[in-house]
Amino acid sequence: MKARTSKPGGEVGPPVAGQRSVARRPSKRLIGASERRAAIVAAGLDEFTAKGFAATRLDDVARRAGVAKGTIYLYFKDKEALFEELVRTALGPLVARLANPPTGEGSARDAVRTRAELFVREVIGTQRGDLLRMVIAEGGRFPALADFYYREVVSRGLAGMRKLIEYGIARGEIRNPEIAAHPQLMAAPLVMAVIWQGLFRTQAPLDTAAMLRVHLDLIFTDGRTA
Amino acid sequence: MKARTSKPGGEVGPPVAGQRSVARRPSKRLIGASERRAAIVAAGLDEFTAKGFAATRLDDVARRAGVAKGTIYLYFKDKEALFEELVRTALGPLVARLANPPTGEGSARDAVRTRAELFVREVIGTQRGDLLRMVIAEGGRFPALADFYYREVVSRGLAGMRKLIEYGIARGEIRNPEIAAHPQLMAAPLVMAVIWQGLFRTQAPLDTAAMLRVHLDLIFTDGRTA
Amino acid sequence: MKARTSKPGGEVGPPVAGQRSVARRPSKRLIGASERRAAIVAAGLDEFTAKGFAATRLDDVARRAGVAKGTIYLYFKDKEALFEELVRTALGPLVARLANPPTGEGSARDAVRTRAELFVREVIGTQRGDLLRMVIAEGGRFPALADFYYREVVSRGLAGMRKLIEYGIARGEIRNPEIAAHPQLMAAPLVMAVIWQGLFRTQAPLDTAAMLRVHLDLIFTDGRTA
Amino acid sequence: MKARTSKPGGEVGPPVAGQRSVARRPSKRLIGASERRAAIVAAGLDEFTAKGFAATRLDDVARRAGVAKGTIYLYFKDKEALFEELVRTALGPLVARLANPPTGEGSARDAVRTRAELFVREVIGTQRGDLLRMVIAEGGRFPALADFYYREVVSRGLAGMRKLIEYGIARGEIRNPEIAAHPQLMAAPLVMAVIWQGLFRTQAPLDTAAMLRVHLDLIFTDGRTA
DNA sequence: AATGAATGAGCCTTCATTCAT
DNA sequence: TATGAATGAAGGCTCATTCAT
Repeated sequence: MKARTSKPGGEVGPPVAGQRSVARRPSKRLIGASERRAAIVAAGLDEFTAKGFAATRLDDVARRAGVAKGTIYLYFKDKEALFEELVRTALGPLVARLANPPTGEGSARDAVRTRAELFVREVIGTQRGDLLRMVIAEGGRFPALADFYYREVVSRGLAGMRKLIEYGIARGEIRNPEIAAHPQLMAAPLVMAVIWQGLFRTQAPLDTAAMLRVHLDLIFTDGRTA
Repeated sequence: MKARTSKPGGEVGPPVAGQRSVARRPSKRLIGASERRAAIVAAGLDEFTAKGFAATRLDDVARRAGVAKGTIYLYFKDKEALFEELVRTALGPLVARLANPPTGEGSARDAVRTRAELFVREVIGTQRGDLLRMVIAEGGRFPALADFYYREVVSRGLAGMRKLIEYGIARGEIRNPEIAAHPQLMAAPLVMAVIWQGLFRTQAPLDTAAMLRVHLDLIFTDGRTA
Repeated sequence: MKARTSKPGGEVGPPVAGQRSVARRPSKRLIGASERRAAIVAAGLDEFTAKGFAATRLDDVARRAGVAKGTIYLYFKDKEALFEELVRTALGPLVARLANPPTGEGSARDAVRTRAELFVREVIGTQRGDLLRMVIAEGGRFPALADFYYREVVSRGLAGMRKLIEYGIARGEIRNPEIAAHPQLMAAPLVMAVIWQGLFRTQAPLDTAAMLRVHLDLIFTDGRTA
Repeated sequence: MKARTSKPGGEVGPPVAGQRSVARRPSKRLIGASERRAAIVAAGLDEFTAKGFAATRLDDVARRAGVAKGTIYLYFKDKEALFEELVRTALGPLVARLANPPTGEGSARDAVRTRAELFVREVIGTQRGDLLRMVIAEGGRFPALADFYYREVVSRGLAGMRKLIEYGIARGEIRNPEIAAHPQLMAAPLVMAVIWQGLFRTQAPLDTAAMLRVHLDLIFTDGRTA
């Protein structure tokens, strides 16, 4: 068992590649402070998801971001602050979209399916998925992070889900109304898929779409629209 | 975000009590090599689940196991080997029980329910749950571990689950036979529960039992037996 | 042993007040280069005496002086140059007063006593005392500073002292004329007092005035005038 | 002003030179734990007195002691603990000798002179003198150190001095009994000499012996014995 | 002249691993 | 087999100094 260290991927954030040319001052003031900050966050996302929190060296983050090590500390108090920011940045906007109020027209099933597909597209198998897996594991040791994550991501996501379920119940689409008390059941296959693809993609790739269709069939009375 | 470091719990593994007594040589040759090895694994389980892979110090593992630091290297090649062994030891036997062939008498729902309850009892909220969360996160970085985990734990667990589903289909208990192609759907709420209790227990404890009942109601036609 | 970092005092140097106001540009061109330089020196005095040479951060000096960090380098080659200048500025003028030629009228004892009292007032327990202690310790590692200090401060101070002693011998006030060869003996209790108050003020405050009276009594034949 | 960094001297502690030979395991267990500890303290004394507290690198201490950097941490909690220990070790035994009860026979002047000569021989111009100068300067920033130093060194030394003075008064040797209230006056020229030789040795060496003779003449009525 | 963002060398401390005993 | 002292590489963070603006 030898630890794998890097990974080609990197869907989130600007490429930032090309830094580290021989000329000592390649860009410097060509980019503003916020771009620089974004480059650090993007590099951090790459490194943290590839190596985990403890094994990530800020040296590598700096190199990947094309800045000096000390520069990181101009923008973030320490390694943990960078990690937190990164979770916020990478997952926050997505959750906002997932927690969108139900559109009001169309079926609840379609609304759920649309959101699930967004999740599949934007999270499963991407760095965001890796990050989510990181939070799952490290969260227990960083109560502040778990707190933040619950407040900003989970509770909002679940609230949105519950709204959708109630909407579906009102429309008579939901087979068993008791699920309204357990919106986690609606999300569970998505979490399962994130984990599966992160760990067992190579051993046994998961047909996420098919699985989700069956999942929706279990919950909704009529899948004609899917 | 300050890292939390220890945790009182510890349901899994042999007691290992008595270590750390004042007398420096508490037992020595009173215990054989395999007991010694077991003590190290048990201590490793405590430490790894409490602090994570990187933050665990072999010094602490040794102290907790009541052996010298160097002794660990007599039994394990390195830190990673100990971690692998520990996953094997802590989760292997459990999987064997979960993957038991269906008993042949009684309903499939009961069989699933029984196994789920075993999982809830033995994993969720215990060190095994913490370990499972660790594997979820670190697995991506330890391909050998992910491999092993897939072979020894996941594929066997899923095979058992599939058997149960087919048994249920044969008995006409299953609402939607398509679930046979996605046994992950059966397990997803359990995974979700492990994660939830590990991370958000304090913010919003989950009524696992209630959730599982609804879950079974979604899948099985008749819950009268539950 | 935890390092103490700041200290309220600050008798020496221009006020430098008003800096650190909320408005980012408090004065700028309202003050000339020499005022700016003086502000830096004054801030340096505060910081160096409070934290020592190595522990002083130029960042803090700059902030306290109300200038940008880079500005310091417009006036001083580096940290050491600032420290040297500061010693020159803070102790030079005082020495000039201490080394004043004997007034010609009045007793030698009174002249010594007057100068000692000046020293007590202006040095002991003040920032100048802290600075003197710094020089005592760091001097060995900064030969140029020790040189300067010897030339500008010590040799001149001792020469003045010797003059006073000879004046006293001529007037028959001195008990033992051999002290003329060792003017350091005259100053030794003052040095002792600076050190004592700097280190042991809290444990056992020193009655400097009483000690000095006895000291003079040992050297001068008649203390009636004191 | 360029900082001088090393210094050939080194009166205290075993030489410890010669370590770092090409062979990877030159001695190791040839020396015991306490010798190793002593070597670290001795190396620390060299380095701290040569460079000051902050500028001393534990890397250099380790190299000079012939051990690995990490080894220092087996014996001392951190840099400060090493420094404290070093002060204790280097100055403690000396103080014990200086604070010896007066012998009971012979003149007080002789007793003082003997102790002063011991101080001159063992402190002035040696590493112990450098260390003393360090304490003088850093003490203000390390209250715990100043505390320790006052308790272990200064108060004991002064108490011994006071005893001697009272012994001298009883024998009628002391010119001015008021000095009993200010034993610091007795020690002041010694402190002065330590500082002088540490800083101005090269500019103007001090004839310490001559100065001390005059000092004693000022205090004692009869110097015939000196 | 003045700024302050950026740099990167440097250092204390930790800890997995080794090995003489 | 067991020990635990010793090792030394590694990494987070600081801060004097530089330089584009």
